[in-house]
Amino acid sequence: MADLNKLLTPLFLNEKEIRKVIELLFFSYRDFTAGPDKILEKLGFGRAHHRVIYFVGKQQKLTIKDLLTILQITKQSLSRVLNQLVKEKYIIVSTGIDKRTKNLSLTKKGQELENELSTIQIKKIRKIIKNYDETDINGFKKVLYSMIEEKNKLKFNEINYK
Amino acid sequence: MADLNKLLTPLFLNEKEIRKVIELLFFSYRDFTAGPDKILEKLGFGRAHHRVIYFVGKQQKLTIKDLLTILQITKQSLSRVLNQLVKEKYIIVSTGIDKRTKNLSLTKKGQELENELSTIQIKKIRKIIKNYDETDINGFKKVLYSMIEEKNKLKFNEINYK
DNA sequence: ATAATTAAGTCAATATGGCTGACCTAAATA
DNA sequence: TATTTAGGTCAGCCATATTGACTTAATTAT
Repeated sequence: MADLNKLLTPLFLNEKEIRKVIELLFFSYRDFTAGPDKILEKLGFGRAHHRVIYFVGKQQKLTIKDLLTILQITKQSLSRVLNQLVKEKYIIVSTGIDKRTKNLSLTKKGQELENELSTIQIKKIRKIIKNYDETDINGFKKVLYSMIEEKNKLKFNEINYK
Repeated sequence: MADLNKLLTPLFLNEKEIRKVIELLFFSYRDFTAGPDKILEKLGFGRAHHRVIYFVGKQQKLTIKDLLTILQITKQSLSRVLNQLVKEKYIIVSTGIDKRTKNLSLTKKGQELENELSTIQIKKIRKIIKNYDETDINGFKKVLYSMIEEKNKLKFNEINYK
C-alpha cells in the first residue's frame, strides 16, 4: 500500500521535493528580511518595528486593535515597540470617533523610514519578478496564499480588498 | 518619466501588487511555522531546536561548522540549543575522522521528533500542492529560489544536489 | 440607569534566541 | 615550529515574545 502510494505520487510531491520547499521558505524568508534589518539596527529598532511601520503606513488611522489582530502578538509586546516609535516621532496617535480607540498614523519621518525599508523589499521583488512570466508569478502568489490559515486569509483579503 | 515607467510597468509589477507579495510572505511563513511551534513548546524547545533537528536529520554526521554555515548564527547561540538536544538525547555527538570535528546525528528519539515536526509541514505542503498544477508549483519554487542570496543559493544546492 | 463589554494601558516576571567580546584547547596544516 | 581551524565556554547584553493581574474610560446592552 505504501508502495502503491509511492507509485501514484507525482515526482513533485515526493518527500524530498517537499523538503526542498521547506528549505526554500527558510532561506528565502531569512534573506528577504535581512536588508531592512540592517537599517533598523542602526536606529535601535528591530523587525517588530518594521511590521508596525509597514501596516500603519499601509492603512493610516489604523487602530491598536487592528494592529494586534494583524500581527497576532500581545498588547504588551506591541506596547513596547509602539511607544518607542511614538516617542521618536515616527508614529502619531490620535483619538478615534469612538473615544476608546486610538488611530495610528505615520509622521513624515515615519513615512520616510517606511519608504526606505519597503523600497529595499519592493526593488528586490520587482527585480525577481521581471525575470519570470506571469504564469510563474501567479503560481508563486497562489501557493503562498494557500499556505495562510483560513482565518488569516480573511484578514489578508480585508486589508487588501476592502 | 515616472509616468512613462508607470505606463510600461505590467500590472503584476505594480507597487500595490508587490506589497501584497510582501504580506503573503509574512502571513504564510508565520502560519507555516505555527504547527511545529506548538509541539516544540510542550518539550521546552523553540524554533531554533527545530532547525537543528531538521538539518541534522537531513544529513546525518553533519559537523558543527556545517550547521553554523547553514543557520548563520553564532557558535554561542547554537551551543545553547544543541547542548539541550544532546543532554535530552535527541542528538548524539561523535568525533569525526578529522579529530577536531564532531559529527551530529539524530538518535531514535530525535528521529521520532524530527518526523513528527516535519510531517506537519510536509502534509501541509502536499495538501496545497495537490490543488495546483506543476506549472504553478514550478513558479512558486523558482521565485522562492531566486529570493535567496547568491552565496546561500550555493549552500542550498550543496545540501540538496551534492 | 445600571451592568457588561470593549479598547487601551500598565506592572511584573519569564523565556527564547539572537548578539559581542574575550579567552581556551586540541588537532591539522603550512 | 607556527599558524590556522574546529570546537567550547564564560559573561553580559538586547529584542521579542509570553502569561497573569489589574486599571481606566467609553460604549453598548439590558
